[in-house]
Amino acid sequence: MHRWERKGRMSMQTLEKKYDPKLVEQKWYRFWEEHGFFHAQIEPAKKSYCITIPPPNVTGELHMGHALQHTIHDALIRWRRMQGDETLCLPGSDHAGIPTQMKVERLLFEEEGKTRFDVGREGLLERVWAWRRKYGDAIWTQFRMLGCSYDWRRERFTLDEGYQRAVSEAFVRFYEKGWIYRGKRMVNWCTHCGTVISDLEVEERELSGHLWHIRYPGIAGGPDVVVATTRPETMLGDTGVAVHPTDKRWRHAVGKQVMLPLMERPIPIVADEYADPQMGSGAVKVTPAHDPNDYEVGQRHDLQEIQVIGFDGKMTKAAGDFAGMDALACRKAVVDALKKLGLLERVETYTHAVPHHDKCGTLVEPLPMEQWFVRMEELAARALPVLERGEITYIPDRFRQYSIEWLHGIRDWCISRQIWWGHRIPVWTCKACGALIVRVEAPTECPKCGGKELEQDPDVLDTWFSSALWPFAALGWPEKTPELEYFYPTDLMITGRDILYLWVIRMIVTSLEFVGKIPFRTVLIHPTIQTKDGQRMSKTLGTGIDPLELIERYGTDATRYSLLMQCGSAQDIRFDAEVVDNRVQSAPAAETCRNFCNKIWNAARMVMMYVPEQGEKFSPSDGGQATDLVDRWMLSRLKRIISAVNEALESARFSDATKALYDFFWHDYCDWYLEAVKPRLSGDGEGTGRARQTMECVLDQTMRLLHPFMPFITEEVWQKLGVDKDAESLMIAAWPEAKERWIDEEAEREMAAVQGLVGAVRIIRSEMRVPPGKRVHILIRCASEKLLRMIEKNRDHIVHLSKAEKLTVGKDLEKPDASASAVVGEAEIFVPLEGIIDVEVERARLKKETLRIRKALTGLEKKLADSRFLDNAPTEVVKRERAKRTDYLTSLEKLEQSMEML
RNA sequence: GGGCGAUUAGCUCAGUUGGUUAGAGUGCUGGUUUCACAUACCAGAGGUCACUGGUUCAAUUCCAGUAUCGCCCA
Repeated sequence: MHRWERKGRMSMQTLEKKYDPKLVEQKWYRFWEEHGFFHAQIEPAKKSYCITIPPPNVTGELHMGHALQHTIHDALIRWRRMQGDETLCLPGSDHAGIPTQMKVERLLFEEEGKTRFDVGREGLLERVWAWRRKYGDAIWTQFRMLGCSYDWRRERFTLDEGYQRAVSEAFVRFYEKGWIYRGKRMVNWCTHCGTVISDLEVEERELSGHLWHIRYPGIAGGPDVVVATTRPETMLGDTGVAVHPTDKRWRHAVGKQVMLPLMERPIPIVADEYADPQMGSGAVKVTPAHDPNDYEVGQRHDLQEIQVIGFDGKMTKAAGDFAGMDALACRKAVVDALKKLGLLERVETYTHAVPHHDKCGTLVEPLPMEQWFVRMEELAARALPVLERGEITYIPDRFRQYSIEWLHGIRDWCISRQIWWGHRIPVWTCKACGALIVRVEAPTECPKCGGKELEQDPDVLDTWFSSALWPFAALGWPEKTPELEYFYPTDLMITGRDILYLWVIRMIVTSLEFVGKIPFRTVLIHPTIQTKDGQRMSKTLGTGIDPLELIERYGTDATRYSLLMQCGSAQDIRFDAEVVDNRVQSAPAAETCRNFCNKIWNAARMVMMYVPEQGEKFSPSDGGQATDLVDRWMLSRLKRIISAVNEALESARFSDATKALYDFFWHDYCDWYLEAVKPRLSGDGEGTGRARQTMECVLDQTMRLLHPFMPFITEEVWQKLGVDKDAESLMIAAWPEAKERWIDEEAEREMAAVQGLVGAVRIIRSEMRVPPGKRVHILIRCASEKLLRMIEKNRDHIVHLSKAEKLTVGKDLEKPDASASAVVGEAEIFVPLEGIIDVEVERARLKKETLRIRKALTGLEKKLADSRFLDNAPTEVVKRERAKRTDYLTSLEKLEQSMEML
């Protein structure tokens, strides 16, 4: 009977005044994991939702890009899970061949003074595995701190036994189709890493250098030729000079020879369209062994390839006197030598793009070599229509366009690497007969001659070759696993734009080939995080932020929320924080969200103070029965926020979702609703019960809505609230439903009017320096019966929210002496302030308001006097403008009256 | 050289089919220790919507060009 008599379940002592994330985060993460909430089952009756996360590499540490990317992953997966989908978010890592081997080799040298050749292949691999066992899991601990609800029981690694088999299988199938071949091509060689790399791992850097113009003397009466180069050392390997076939200046020179200086080698002048008549003399030196374009020219004219720079970056024997020199030192030597001979015509400063290895920053040397390649023509042809038809949704769509363009210009993919850490190429050569054997399982004898001496190709595959299989190989391919059956195609791939070509397209291509399906339905390209000034976030520059530092300082929830709040439609996020030497000095963005957490915490404290644990619970579907304006309004707002969050998440607009929730909770719920409801909370009447129930219901629903973004505080509050014991955890509780009938436009209109009136009184109080504790008399004069009834009905709310002692309402009220006034729509507000009012301040206030309206009115009148506006604008617009004019005029009239009466 | 993104308050950003007195957070100013919260509450100041043209009755919004910053491709 007296169900509200009991005080709330919480006394102020039991819930701390400030929210401390450290006390709850680890606790709940352990709880979730121990209860197996992250683990996906295969339940064909339910809709599946699957993400295979982009595998971070094993050398990785959490950076801001990861923090954003995985906050997004987790938010979406938690949202879908609460919606009732069977969700699988599968974590894993890739072996990152080159960087990992580099790291371990460096350690080996530092600790033992040895190179990889000293310890041998087996020795090195042992050390890499040991290193991985020691450090490889660091990033997972960090992901757990971030709150990621990933299915750790299904974690994969690209060098797992099963995954290795998938990679070999893919290689063999491609090979058998004739799409993998070994051939000599111009490739990118990294002299530091000692391996070839693919085009995509080459980063062009603009460097200022020089352009040297060199004279090659003619032979047998032929003309001298002046060529220009940015790399004079390569001239030692020149085997020709090219001119454009239509270039009149050189027409008679074609077929003649020049003498290559320093090497004293006669080389031919050939006609080739590659030469640009506009550039310099129109003649260009040809070094087939050291430049991709020259290589093509050389092929066309059957020019010799002379490699003068070796795989170690030093000049080869073919460089004659310069052999053994470092390439850069050689450049200087060659220039000096040419100068002495008087063959250096001139030198210009010149800015040009120079290829570097993106992993180690070393200059990349283009060299013709035997390597393994994947033929891309057929694969691209298959993927193109899929992209063009939009079978995979890209967010934003422009990345689909880029992918299409890239596929149109695609070149064969060099997949062999001269390192040891990775998937060894499954190709064996028979020593007896020389046959090539390409097998998933290591063969024991040659199928052709029965020879037992087989030698496996020493190279390993590009890491991206194995990563390209990720979505399906991680689910068990080539086995026909239930996981593959149930979860494939996956739903979403979230990644940064840096690996769009490197990885995303390759996954599509391989999936279409091996599974016959697209790998994922949607690709989401998230923004890149930059510093506050739009610079690259980089540890070496000292501009990096360690996300763990943010988590330590502000809590995981605040860190996640601040990332999402800044995650809008632009392609970059300038993360709002001051950073010096990689240390965060201040991070207003995260601080705002920490304050938000505290706000949530305190709102929850208030609710729990007033709402007993056992009591009649309010189902959100009861909303239709609410009678009090603020209850009706609150439920209507709740319905709108649910829809807004759903819509925003459907289209991956994270800042919209988080900002809307922030405003809703802070302003609608805390500032207005909880304030308005305070007077009703004590007592045991119907109104009290309704208020308590509504307050609790909205808190519960909001915790659900916020949970994908801030999992920890919402779980803590929700558990303490204990409203829905159907679920053991908020993370598997039901996602709020937005019932149409909760929308109550009348309540929203009325509430807006109440807020307007209260706001006007607050302005008066503030400007007139009325002490905040002082109650005032408020008079409202208005001609509209309807408005009068509305005010009368909500008298208590207005009195409470504007701190009035008395509210007088009427049609023909007289403005009291010494009162401040304001105009709000149809209503006039008077606040008698005998002894407080400063007439000059009040006059200035009214004057300012008058001027503001006059200004707006002037523009409006001009518009309404213009026949072109009246003729062309839609009638609704004209009507609206006319109505505005009337409003302005009445407001002005009222304001002027008030001023006169002062 | 080609393509793309950005340019709105001191700072970080919203602004959804052209019509608002251009918004939020943070910072700044004034007031408040009121029984959820000073990590709070109430109020205030602050903008030639990068620039130049064009389309339109009307442009922050559409079009073209310019400038600056960033990204991608060659």
